Amino acid sequence: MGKLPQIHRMTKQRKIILDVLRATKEHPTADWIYEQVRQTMPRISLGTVYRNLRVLKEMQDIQELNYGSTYSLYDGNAEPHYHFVCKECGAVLDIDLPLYSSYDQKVAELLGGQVDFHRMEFYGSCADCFSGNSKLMQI
Amino acid sequence: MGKLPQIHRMTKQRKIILDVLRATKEHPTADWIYEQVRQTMPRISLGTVYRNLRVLKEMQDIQELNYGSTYSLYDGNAEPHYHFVCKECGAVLDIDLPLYSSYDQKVAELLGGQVDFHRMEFYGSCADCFSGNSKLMQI
DNA sequence: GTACGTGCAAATATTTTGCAGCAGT
DNA sequence: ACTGCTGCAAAATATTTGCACGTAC
Repeated sequence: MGKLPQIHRMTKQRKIILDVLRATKEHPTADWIYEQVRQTMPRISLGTVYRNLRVLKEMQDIQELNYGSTYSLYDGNAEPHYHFVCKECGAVLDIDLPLYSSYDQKVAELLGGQVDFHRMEFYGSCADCFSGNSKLMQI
Repeated sequence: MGKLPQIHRMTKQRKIILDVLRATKEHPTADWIYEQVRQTMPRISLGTVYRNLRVLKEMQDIQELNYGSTYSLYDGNAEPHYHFVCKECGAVLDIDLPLYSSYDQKVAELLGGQVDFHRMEFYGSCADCFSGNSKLMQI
C-alpha cells in the first residue's frame, strides 16, 4: 500500500500565522510573528509558530529567506521574486523585476540534473542608507 | 583623529584555515574545517576557526554561503559565481556560467540605492540524484 | 612593546522536539 | 474516532564571546 499524502489541518493557529504574514510587506522573523499572533492568541507557543511556518513553507504558501542574517525571515508572498538586502540597516526588500528564468534550463544542461527554481539576492545600500537618511543617523 | 584601519596578522592558524579551504572544491562547514585543521594543529579551538572565517570573509579571501541549510558553508573561491543546491542530497555545486551583471544597475535604479553584488542559487536535483544514482540509494 | 589573536569554556541565539492532552475533519 | 496539532519545557544546533595568556609585526 502506498503511503497517503499528509493531510494538513487548518487550525486556528495556522490561519492566524498565515494572516499575520500575508498582512505585512515586511519580511519578519519567527519571533516577530510570534509576538503578533500572541496579541490575539496569548497562549500560543513559539514552537507552534515554528512548526506552522515549516508546514506553510512545505505547502508553498510562504517562503523562508535564510540568507543575509543568522536567522530566517519569512515572506508571505509565495510567488517567486528577487530580494535586496541592505548591508547597512539590514532591510530586506522585494524586487519587482522579471525573473531570469532562461538560466534554469542552461544550468540543468550544464549539470545533467534538474532545476526546479532559482533565487537571487542583491546586496548593497538601500535608498535611505545611501543618501544618509537612515533611521540610525537621525538619532 | 581618524581610527586606523584594522591590521590583520597572518597567524599560523589563519594560514592553515585558508589553505584547507583553498585545497577543496567542496563547500565545507566550519566544523569540517576545524577537524581538518586539527590534524596539523591539534590544540586549535573551534572559536578560533569561526573568528578566522569571519576575518577571511571580511578580507574577501573567502565566501560564506548561508542559504539552503541551517548552518553556513564556506567557499575558498572568493570570485563571484553561482551555486546549485541539490534538494535530495544537499550537495552544493559551483555553476560556471557568466554572471548576470546587468541586473545590478537595473535594481539600483529601481531602488534609488546602490548595488554592490548579487548572488544566485539554483535548486533542484543533481545529476546523481536525478538519475537514481545517489549514494543513499546504493545502500 | 603593542595590540591583535588564541585556547578554553561558558554564554547566546535560534530552532527543534518529547510528551500528554486537545481539536479538525 | 482517528490523527494531526498544541502548549510547555527541555534539548539540540550553531555561533559568539569574556578572559588571561601568547605571538606577529
